[in-house]
Amino acid sequence: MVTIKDVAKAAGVSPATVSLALNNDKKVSRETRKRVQQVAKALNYIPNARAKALVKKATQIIGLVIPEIDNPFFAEMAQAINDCIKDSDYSIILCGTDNNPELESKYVNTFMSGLVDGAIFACLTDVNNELIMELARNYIPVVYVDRLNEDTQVIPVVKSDLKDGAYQLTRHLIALGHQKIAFIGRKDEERFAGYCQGLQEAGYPLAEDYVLAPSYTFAHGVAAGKKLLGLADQPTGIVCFNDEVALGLTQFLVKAGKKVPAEFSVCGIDNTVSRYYNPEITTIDVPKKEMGRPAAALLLKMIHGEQLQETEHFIHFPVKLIKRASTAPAGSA
Amino acid sequence: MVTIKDVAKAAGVSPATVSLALNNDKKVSRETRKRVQQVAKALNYIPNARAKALVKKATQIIGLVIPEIDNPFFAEMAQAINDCIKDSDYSIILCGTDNNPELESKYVNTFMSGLVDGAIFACLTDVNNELIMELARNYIPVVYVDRLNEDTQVIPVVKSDLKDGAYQLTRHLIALGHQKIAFIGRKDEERFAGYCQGLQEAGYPLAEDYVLAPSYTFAHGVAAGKKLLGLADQPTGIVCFNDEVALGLTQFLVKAGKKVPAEFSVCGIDNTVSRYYNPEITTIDVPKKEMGRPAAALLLKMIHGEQLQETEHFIHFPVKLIKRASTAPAGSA
DNA sequence: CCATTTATTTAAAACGTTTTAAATACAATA
DNA sequence: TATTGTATTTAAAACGTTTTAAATAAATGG
Repeated sequence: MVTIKDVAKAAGVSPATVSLALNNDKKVSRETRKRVQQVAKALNYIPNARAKALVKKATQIIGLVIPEIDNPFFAEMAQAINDCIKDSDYSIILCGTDNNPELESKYVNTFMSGLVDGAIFACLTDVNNELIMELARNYIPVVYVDRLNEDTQVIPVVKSDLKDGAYQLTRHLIALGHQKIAFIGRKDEERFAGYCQGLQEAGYPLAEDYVLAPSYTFAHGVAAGKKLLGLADQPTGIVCFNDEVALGLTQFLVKAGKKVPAEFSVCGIDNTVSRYYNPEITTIDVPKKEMGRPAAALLLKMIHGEQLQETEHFIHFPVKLIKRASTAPAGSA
Repeated sequence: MVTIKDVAKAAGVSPATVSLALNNDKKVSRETRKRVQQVAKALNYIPNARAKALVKKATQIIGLVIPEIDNPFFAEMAQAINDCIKDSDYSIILCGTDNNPELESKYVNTFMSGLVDGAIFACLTDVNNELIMELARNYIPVVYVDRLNEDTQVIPVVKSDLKDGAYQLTRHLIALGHQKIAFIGRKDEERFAGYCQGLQEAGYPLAEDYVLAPSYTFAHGVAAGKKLLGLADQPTGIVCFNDEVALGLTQFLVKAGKKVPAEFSVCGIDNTVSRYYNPEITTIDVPKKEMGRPAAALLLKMIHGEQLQETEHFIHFPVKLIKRASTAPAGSA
């Protein structure tokens, strides 16, 4: 391995001069700078990132923590963040937690050791919020994406209005004349709150039987479908946690001989794979790429020690209802 | 920031002892070990990863280079690799190249600086093969996934038989009576070779008009469909580069009033999103997770300096035809 | 031509660990 | 008691950079 000392010796200068020269510092004369650079290239010298990290107290790495890598929603967001980062000289450490809080906390601890210069946490539980708060307060800048946080001065938040999304879907189904509307998802999610609000405004009661969890995979959707068909009093409209669930559910219903949307109107959330199905599935578009960008930008800004604008501590994204073929007026069977 | 010296002072021992104690070295007495550990915990001491990396000449990070993060195929593979790695104390730096060889080479150079202890490169062009070979020879262990490499002694390869996949699909269509079969994909891909072999064995000619590129996104599939319908002599069977393309194509055809599979039989490759469509799309299953595991295992083995078995230098995975509803006998319209 | 400034170079410290080799303490043996 | 051996601790070097502060060289002004 060729080090800065080798270059120094070969160029007949001190290591300090080599360092300065390679960083194009004008303190070193034009000629020596050039010469050193040539020698370095000739020797195939590559500055050691580890040594640099130690002295600069920065690794040029940022951490990205997401629940599942193979989930179109997060994959798309990761891609967007990657796009923002790729022209800078930062790299991304990707941490998939599999929705496991312990694994998440393991990552947080790694981050505390100085492995990364900043981190983005996307929509997980809020189990480790305290720990992450400590990370943000004492170690490195942190940004949240679609994750709630009381103190946005310490951890800014980029957030889409998923509650409104579920609300819009519920209203949409109600407008179509559906009276019995189910929700597939957890109750501690804001999507559930939106669903409830929709029901409430229309004066519909919340039926326990109509709330099914857990729910974020295709398989969960299939399982929910099974339960649904087992009910004595079946719903005609269903709001799903996300597109994958909606797909699993729809495919199950269709295979079971049911008609979508004639007998069941199904909605997804997040606009990822919903357009892949036939009929295309009604959903809520969440601007993944548009959210990834400011998240990355904010984090870099913080890493560089710049002050955030007051408006940057909470960046809010509205969502949009996308009506497609999987929802139809009630009773069209 | 609390360093090892602070702990040493507080515990009344030397930094060396602290280091040994925290690494549970039996050279330091049971009592001091315990005491030091307590003091360290009390002071909230976290060993600095950057300093450690410098002296140990290892960062405990591995690089994973893939073309696109938001491509179900790679997302799934990344997830599998992540699963293998998560119990070790390694992290993954994810590099999405967007199929840009320059970006890829940028990552390779970063790797040469000692940022990672090893790297996995998944199916990209072979533009940078020389450079990566240098990386593998002089810097860190490297493993290829679905990427060809003449010297598997230096860079082991984990590979699925995609040529056979395309071949099987072509044979499948031929067996169904299709005589005019198109291919959507690039000619320099082995999938194309499989397609050609299939045609050839059946004595069918290769028609230039029937080969359409580029092709790896949903949009590409839509574009290909447009071109296809513009042909005077339209094919009845189509082999697509991957599932996303097949989906885009199918959806376009259906929207254009065509019947799938009655008028057009469509096949995907990689078994990702093909099952999401209705009709479910015939495809080739590629064992992504099964491939990710040995890739990760191999790399860790190499990083730890273990010798590979002769059979481990090239690990081959067969693929499987999955017949679904998007393919039917020719002339069933 | 000396005194000052300015430009250029460098020695040495620093970053925070691990590890080697030496020192010390302690116990056991003769 | 002296001797050898073993267990425990530590001083110091090492990892490969950057950076500070000092040294040197060159240039400017009087």
